[in-house]
Amino acid sequence: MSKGITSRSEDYSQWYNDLVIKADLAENSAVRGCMVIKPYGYAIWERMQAILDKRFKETGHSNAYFPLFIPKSFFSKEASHVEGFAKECAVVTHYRLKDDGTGNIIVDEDAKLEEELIVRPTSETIIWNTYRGWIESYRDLPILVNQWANVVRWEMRTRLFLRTAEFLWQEGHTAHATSEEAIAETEQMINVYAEFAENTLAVPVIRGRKTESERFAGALDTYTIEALMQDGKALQAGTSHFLGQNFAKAFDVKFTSKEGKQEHVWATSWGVSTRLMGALIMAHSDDQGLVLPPKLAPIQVVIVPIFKSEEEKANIDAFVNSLNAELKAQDVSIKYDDRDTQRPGFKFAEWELKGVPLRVAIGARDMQNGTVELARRDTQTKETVAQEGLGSHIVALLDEIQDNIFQKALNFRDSHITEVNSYEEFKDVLENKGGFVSCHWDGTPETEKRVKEETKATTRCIPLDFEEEDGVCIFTGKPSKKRVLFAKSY
RNA sequence: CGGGGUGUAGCGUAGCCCGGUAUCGCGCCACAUUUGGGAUGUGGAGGUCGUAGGUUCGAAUCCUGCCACCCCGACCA
Repeated sequence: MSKGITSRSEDYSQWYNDLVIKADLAENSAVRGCMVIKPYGYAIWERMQAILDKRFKETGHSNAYFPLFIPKSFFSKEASHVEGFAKECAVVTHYRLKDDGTGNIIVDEDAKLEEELIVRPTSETIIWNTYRGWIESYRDLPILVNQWANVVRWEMRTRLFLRTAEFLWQEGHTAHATSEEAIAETEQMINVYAEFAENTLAVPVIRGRKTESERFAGALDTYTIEALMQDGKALQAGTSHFLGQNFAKAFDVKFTSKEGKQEHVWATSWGVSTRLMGALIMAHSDDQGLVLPPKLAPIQVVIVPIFKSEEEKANIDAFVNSLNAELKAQDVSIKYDDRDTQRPGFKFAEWELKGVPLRVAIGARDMQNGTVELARRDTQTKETVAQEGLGSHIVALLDEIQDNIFQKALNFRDSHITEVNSYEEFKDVLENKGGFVSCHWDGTPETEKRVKEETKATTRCIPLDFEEEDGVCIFTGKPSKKRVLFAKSY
């Protein structure tokens, strides 16, 4: 059994890998750096998809799908973009295999592609190439499209959920007539992400803007939500980019304005990925396994019967059926674990490992007393409550659990944002406490680079809610107008 | 891609230095007894040691290549 993060913070990754495997969420596949997401893990991703997708639709977006393969030449069109991705792409060069005569399957050299295809690391290029044909007039704008897809980035170093070679995500790509509108879209979507992270995942996040050196390749401005994991490292959980007219210019996407002028379109892109599952796991899990917030949990309530005879079982079944009906009517998802192949204690431990928020145990004794045993995953506490009114009690309790999980993570996060005014303090906090460090910085990439080399910490963001204040850069002593957050990150 | 480490049954491991076809635990199967926190007993099945070569009478063990994973670095959602 894994020991948990508090006792093994230095060995966090191993613990994390143990946990996700033991909680049956995912495993490494036979393909380098890729993962198999197992059914229970995928169910969690599906919940994320469903909730996010609903928000995208509510904010006026539609889903579409673009090709997996992107002609290599598309990458030559936006210089800074290719610079950011060229190093880590999978490239398709041939389209046929053949038998070499001895039973070995080899690549048929005669089937070489004239132009290589890139497996998308992100879809800006192929989408903007397509948008050129969709946009002629201001009447065609805005285009508000999202894509659910997989992408591939040939990372040198991979990590389950956090940085796999292939990952699942959604990428929104919008086109607008004005800069203002595009910026508003960028901000709207980072807020959608932040609300999702906090309200659904119960992971508190800091909304902010990336510094120039941390920006997305090809973006003019990158908004981010930054979460804090229990080991004191920060995790970028979602980004929303204002792309200006860079892609419109690169792919020649123009429209005729109301005034009859030809203008380049303004763009945004935004995305979250299966990395969110990593954030979820690392933000809430404890030594007993996963802790899922009720709003996200594929199974919110598990019911475990405890019985010796068939009569007792039938008795419990009848009660569970009525409880089931009551809870389903209130959109509570329930699992009645009446397997007779496992004992109750085993089931308790297993569902705890999987993070099910609430467990109801009912035995013959309960049936006599008109009670059940309720166990909360988040606090690990148990109480015996009356069967009467159980449905509404559970609904209320699920809300309470959701709040509690968030509050716990928020307290941890807030107690790990440390304001410092000297480089000595800065290093001390990073080394001994972890978390975010708020300090003045002269705004130059050179200083960021130096700090990273010396401390491994990078700027995570300039929080949107930070006020301007006069100060001096703690590294160079140059004047600064605003604080920024540094942290070690994944 | 550079440095370090690992790869033995579904999982976790011993054996490797000092070559002689593999240890233990969990899990799995059968039966019995059990069932309010990961049951117990008895019996049983399952591996040829990541992979391809080499050395040797003989390789899990020694040597080389390759692959994968983990850690550190560079890179990144």
